[in-house]
Amino acid sequence: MTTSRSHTWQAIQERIRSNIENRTWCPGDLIPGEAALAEEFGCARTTVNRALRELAATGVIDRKRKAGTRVAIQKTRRVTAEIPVIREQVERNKQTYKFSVLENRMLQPPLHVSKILATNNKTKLLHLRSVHFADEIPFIYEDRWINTKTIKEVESVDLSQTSVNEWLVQNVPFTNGEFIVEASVVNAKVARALQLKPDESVLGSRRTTWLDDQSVTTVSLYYAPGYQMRFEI
Amino acid sequence: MTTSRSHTWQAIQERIRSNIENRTWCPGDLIPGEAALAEEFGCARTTVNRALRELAATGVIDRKRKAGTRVAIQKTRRVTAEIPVIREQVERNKQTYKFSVLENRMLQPPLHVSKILATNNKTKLLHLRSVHFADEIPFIYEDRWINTKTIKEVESVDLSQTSVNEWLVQNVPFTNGEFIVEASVVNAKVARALQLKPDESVLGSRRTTWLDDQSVTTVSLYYAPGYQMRFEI
DNA sequence: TTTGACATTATGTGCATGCATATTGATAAT
DNA sequence: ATTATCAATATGCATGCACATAATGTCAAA
Repeated sequence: MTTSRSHTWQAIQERIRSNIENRTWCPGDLIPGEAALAEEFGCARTTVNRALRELAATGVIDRKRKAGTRVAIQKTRRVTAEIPVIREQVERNKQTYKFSVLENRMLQPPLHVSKILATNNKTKLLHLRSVHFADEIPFIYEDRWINTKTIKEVESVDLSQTSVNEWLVQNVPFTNGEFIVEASVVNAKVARALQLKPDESVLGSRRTTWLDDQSVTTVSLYYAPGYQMRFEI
Repeated sequence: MTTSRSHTWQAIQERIRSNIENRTWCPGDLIPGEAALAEEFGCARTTVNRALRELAATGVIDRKRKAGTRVAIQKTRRVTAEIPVIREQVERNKQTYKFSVLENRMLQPPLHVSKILATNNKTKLLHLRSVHFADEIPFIYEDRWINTKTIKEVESVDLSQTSVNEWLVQNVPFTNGEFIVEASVVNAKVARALQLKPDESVLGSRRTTWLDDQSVTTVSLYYAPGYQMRFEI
């Protein structure tokens, strides 16, 4: 029984999308109004609205009240990726995961860190450095600062047992953040931990997260050579 | 007139979201059903549904028919970024943009390229290499292969005038793609173009796009040292 | 104990309707 | 010619209702 009636909002969306993909409606074109489409497809305006709304959300079309709906002129492309918990990333690869903590203490942060986290630079923060291994091979070097003003509970967690990464992911909500990727020249500590030549450069990322207007944590990761970060378009 | 009645779907969504953020409902918890929430908030079930549906779409909650709605246990975090047209990226920075084409011809591709684009490796493809400048400083090196089987029109475009990048963005739709970021050791050609020492490593990306099951283009970009790629969380 | 049929239930969707709101373009006032 | 005003219009939203669909637990049969 191929139930799927032909006027579900998905079906309507598909018909609209194909009108765009086969260039019946070209980028920049004004497409018919909701009421007209509803009549053409033999469904309610609500249904057309749902289809169009979701297309607008994914950037296929642009909508403006009164002005109507236009096929989007795609200037930019949105890419997305899931940042996995490192342990799961390794285990999905059927490798054994291990991590070791190199440092775990309250420390007065360097100026650039207190600036990133918008804290007073005399306030001590929790500093954690650790190395993640895949099959005993150092894989990612992690350098993290946690704003203990925002996250008070973290001081009572045994971070030699649980990875902070995982503890934070499962326990600390955040509202927004940024993620920066660059090629980083590694310093001596990182080079030693990842068994690299000094001054070699690797893929590095810095992720900073916020809970409303309070900073939560900033973490720099340095990935061993060969690491690829993958996004979907 | 602050019209905004308190039972728009956005308002409902906000109330639900804050119940999650302030830990009234914790990760993994089952939250009340749509009907119950509708009664609690004094609105229609449809409105609650809309609010919950959009929260589910952004990954804040997980929904399953009959099973109910749970606060998501965030295993992964989604990051997104807009990939801009290079020229606009430079001009937004109030720098002057220039690009020069180093190569532009039909060529039999190396094996790894024909593999990526899923073409016969004896089929010639359009190969383009160019350098993008910001204020006369080389900024990005671009190495692109275009599947002329999929994109026939490209052969009639004057690519010394328009950047392929822009031409493709504005003229060729695609349905999906991947975007890979890594630290790349540059070869001699790239090093010379970006005025780097040979064997230096920089941020590199490879983007491959598809129109249904036909490959469109694959482009490798090498960014001059210091370049940061930024994502929102 | 296991299996399978079935009622139950929570979410998912379509529709008609009425109203809200933003924007435009025309018209009138300056 | 310029500006203010206003009606027309396309999208946006809230609601009540009915029915669809998926998953679950129950209960009976094997």
